[in-house]
Formats: sequence, structure tokens, C-alpha cells
Amino acid sequence: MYDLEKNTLLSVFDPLSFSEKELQTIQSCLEKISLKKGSMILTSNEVVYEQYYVQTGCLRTFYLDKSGKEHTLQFAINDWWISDYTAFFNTQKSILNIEAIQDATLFKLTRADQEKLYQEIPKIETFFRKKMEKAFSSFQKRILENLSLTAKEQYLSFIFKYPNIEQNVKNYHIASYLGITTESLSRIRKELSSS
Amino acid sequence: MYDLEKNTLLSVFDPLSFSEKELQTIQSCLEKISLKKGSMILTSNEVVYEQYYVQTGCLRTFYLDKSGKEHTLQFAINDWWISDYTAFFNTQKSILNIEAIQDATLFKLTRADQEKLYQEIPKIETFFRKKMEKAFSSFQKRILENLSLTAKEQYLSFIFKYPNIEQNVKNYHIASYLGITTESLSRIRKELSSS
DNA sequence: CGTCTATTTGAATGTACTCAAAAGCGGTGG
DNA sequence: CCACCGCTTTTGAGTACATTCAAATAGACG
Repeated sequence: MYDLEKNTLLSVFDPLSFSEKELQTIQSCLEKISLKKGSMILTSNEVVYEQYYVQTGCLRTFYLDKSGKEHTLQFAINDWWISDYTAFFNTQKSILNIEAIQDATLFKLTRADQEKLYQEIPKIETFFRKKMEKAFSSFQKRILENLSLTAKEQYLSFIFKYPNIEQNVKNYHIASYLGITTESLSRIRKELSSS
Repeated sequence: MYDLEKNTLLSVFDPLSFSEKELQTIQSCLEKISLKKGSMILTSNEVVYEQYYVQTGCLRTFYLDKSGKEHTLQFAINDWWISDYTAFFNTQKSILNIEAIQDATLFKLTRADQEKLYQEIPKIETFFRKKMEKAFSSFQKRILENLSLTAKEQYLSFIFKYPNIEQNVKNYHIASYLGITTESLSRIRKELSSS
């Protein structure tokens, strides 16, 4: 295995270290995917068998409501995992869509291959459990901020959390994440710039 | 072990079945707790070493913001687990408070004992992983509803999800869960009753 | 019955929304 | 290099909805 490729695989499960044999197992489970900006890797109402590790680029998950509005649940940049996990956990149909909002390179991991990794490399199960705990915590924080902060404060919290997001996402994406209109976000930004 | 007590322990890890020896291990890890309505089992800024299984009664977790407002994150009734999981996972200080809003009986399980159970009865780790996945999914749903539904629709979704909640929680608790004032909730309920 | 708590109602205010239009920005082709 | 086009953001005016504060009712309980 070329070192370059090996380093890439290692970065997927970053704090862990592996034997040569384990790396081969991992390699057999990960499929590299390149995406063009604007393309979708998941649309609602598909059964979800896979999750994705984002190596480069930027993606988002969003929910399309009955009135046709998009609501961004999450952005994912380098070193994040992304899927419709609610559907993934139960091998159900997705309610979310996943879109590349920048050209991106990903690694795909199917549920079946994940189980295989759990069997062969148990520490990977712990790795994913911790990822899940982090994701859970960030959802909890999001709910609490939603309940306790004004739109302006939520925007500030957002750009603090994702300091380099500006290059990747449009303001209307941020608005759809915050649950406000682009117009409202524009006015909030105006206020902030003049103070 | 009396059958009654045994059945109680079994209900904590419901779909699983255990040997006599495993039941003893479980028993040694669970501590039964009785709570009076109004009492707190966690206040913010404490290190969180435990989670609780709710056998009877009703509890809620809430966040107290700088302005002194309470924001309810969750209610927990029979067969739910409750804690400040964000703090629990990392053995950090809580930002949440947990209050009994009805007389309640709980089982306490510490992080250390949970690890012990994982070692001795591996299927319990899977059990908790699935609980976590469910909790994650319900947070995701909450965020999406927050983004896509009106206050009235969120209220309807809430009473649909917790059909028997009325006996347990005050309307001002529901309002603090929905992120609206008691007055607004009152007006929403009035509209609904007249239509 | 009286007291305490919870809910409802009213009026004024504020914040975000919709709809429509203008301005800004980036890339392409003449 | 500039003009044009499509996309994004900003601005404006009017409206809708939730908020605040204050007061009135309704319920629960001794």
C-alpha cells in the first residue's frame, strides 16, 4: 500500500492505530467517492445503507417540507461523518437529502461493512460510539440554543462554531440552518456590521 | 431474589434476557431511588457520574439561561433513561438540571457501573447503543420540527407524541419545551379548542 | 372560604415574515 | 475590457405572529 493512501485511511479513524492487516480490512470497506458541487448523494425516501466520511469539500443534509422549503440540519466539512442517521440506524427510508455544496471527496462505508469492522476491529465500535456521543451532544446544544438564544445570537454562535464556513456556504444555507429567512439574516448581518 | 424485584430489574433492560448470575450483577449496579415531586436529582455545574432509569413518575431536564428563564429539553416517564448525557459522556459539569415533576421511582446507574456491565454482559453495550440511537433520532426530529413547523403544529406533534402527558406536566412546562411563552400556548390551545 | 398557583385575556410592542424590487457579484462571451 | 446574465444579497413596506406586562379568572387544596 502506498503511504499516501495509507495515511488517508488512517485519517478516517484518526486517533486509532492499526496493524497492516487491519488497514487492509479497512481499505476493503471504504470506497472513495468524488462529487461535483450541486450533486446529491442521498434524496429522501431512499433506504439508507451507507454513511460517508468527508475528506475534502463541504456537504449539507436538509429536509424538504411539504411547502417546498429546505431546512438544513447539518453541514459537514473535513473529518466529519454524514448520513441520515435516523434512517441509517434502522435501515429505513430517508427523510433527509444530502447535497455537495462544494466539490468533495468522501469515503463511503456501508452498514454491512461497518458491522464487519466491528467484528474484526472492536475498537472501531468504540470509535463510532464516541462519534455518536459527540453528534448527540451537538444536537442537544443546538436545541438548547434554539430555545434560549435570539436569532442574532444563534448566528454568532454558528459563525463561532464554523469559523471558516464562509468560503463554503451561501447565506441562504445559513439562514435555512438557523430557521430564518435570507432577508432576516441579511438584516441581522447588517446590524452586526454596524455595531 | 424475589420475583417482584427480579421482574423490576428485567424491565430496566427490557428486551434482553439474563442468567441468574447476570441478574445479580445487574442488581449490584442499580440503586433504587424515590423522589418527591419538586425535588432535583441534578443541578447545573455538577460533574455528572450517573444516569437514571425512570420506573414511575415524571421528570424533566431543563436549562436555565442567563436571564433566568427555564428551557425544558426533555420529559422522561416510565421506561425512559434520563441524565445530562453531554456531561455524562465526558464526565463533565452539567449545564442541565433534572427535576421530578411528579413523585418518582428511579434506578441509578453510574458510569463506572455501566462500564462494569459492558465488561460482564456485552449485550448491554448494544442495548445502550440502541437507546442512544433512539435518543439521537428524537433530537433530530425535534430540530427538524423546530425548523419546519409552526408553534401550533409543534404543540400538536407534542401532544401526539406524549398522549398521556397532561396528568404529569403543567402547560408552562410544555411552553418551555416548545420555546414559547405560557400566554402564547394558551392562545394556541384556545384556537385549537374552537376549531 | 381563602390562599396559592396556574391559566387566560387584553393591549401595546417587537421581531420575523412575505412580497416585490433593487443592488451586488462573478463568470462568460463578444 | 466591457456588457450581459444568472445568482445572491440587500432594502423597503406592509403584515402576521409571538412577546411583554398587567390584570382577571380558574383550579386545587387545606
